[in-house]
Amino acid sequence: MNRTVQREAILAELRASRKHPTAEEIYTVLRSRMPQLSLGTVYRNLEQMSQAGVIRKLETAGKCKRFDGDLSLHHHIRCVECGAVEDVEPAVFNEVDAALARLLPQLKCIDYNLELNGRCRRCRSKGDGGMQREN
Amino acid sequence: MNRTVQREAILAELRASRKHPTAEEIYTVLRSRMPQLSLGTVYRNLEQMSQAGVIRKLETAGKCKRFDGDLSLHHHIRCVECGAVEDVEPAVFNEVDAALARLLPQLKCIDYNLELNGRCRRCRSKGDGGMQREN
DNA sequence: TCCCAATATGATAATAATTGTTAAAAATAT
DNA sequence: ATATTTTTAACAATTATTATCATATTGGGA
Repeated sequence: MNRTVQREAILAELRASRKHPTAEEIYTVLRSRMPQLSLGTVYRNLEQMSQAGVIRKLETAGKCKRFDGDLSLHHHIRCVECGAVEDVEPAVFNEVDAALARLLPQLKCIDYNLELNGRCRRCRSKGDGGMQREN
Repeated sequence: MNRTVQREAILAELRASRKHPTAEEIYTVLRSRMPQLSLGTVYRNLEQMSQAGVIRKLETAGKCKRFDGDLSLHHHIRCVECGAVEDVEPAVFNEVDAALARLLPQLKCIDYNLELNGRCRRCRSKGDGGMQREN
């Protein structure tokens, strides 16, 4: 994998963002600076870098794939309404992670991926509360 | 079967409800936050998911079919090498699921999704034994 | 430094999957 | 039977992603 300005820019942008951007989002941001950048290049590089383990591809629902430049163990919560993906405070999952850590070798697994579905603060506050159940 | 927002929303709604809702009922609830959702999409996805064994179609009397999302809540392992997906004995996850169940309300979540990554028996036996991840 | 093979890019076409809409069909009720 | 409700089918439009390919860029050796 050679060093190219496009690849470096894509990686930098991904790391600078906290919002787990899609290829399209990265493309849009970079384009203002690199007008001749091609969307295909963004897709190609995100794929390559996630193959190489430099970044992480999130297995999130929704039409678009999302990427994460933070490789440390942490989990995500995805808003079922607006599709935004946020990190969850890792400490919350201490218990879960411990249990899973015990399971991994037994199941011959390398790693795992946990995604929670809910409604983000923004959508909850502005919304009608349609998802909450009372019964 | 890709993960689409509609499909996930339908599944989440089904799981959040304890009343074995009909397609129409799910449609009505979801519509408040997804106004452009189509009833055909709800039918289509309920059918697909029950075919895939993700949910269950109930054989009850009455004019409308009812669906149950309480099925298993099982997790699976995906082989990073060949892409095959296997189910894992649900009991294995008792501890993990219990911990997550406690977390869900606290995090205002409705559902979660756990995917383990490893190499399946076949790939392990024929492979080099190395544990590279290839995503 | 210049040259060259390997690799990457940009532009565009091709692919694949799903959706919303609408109409048809099946099932149920009147 | 007819009318009404529930379900499926057909289909065009949309869209994210991948593939193609001619050109350009990269890194390494002479």
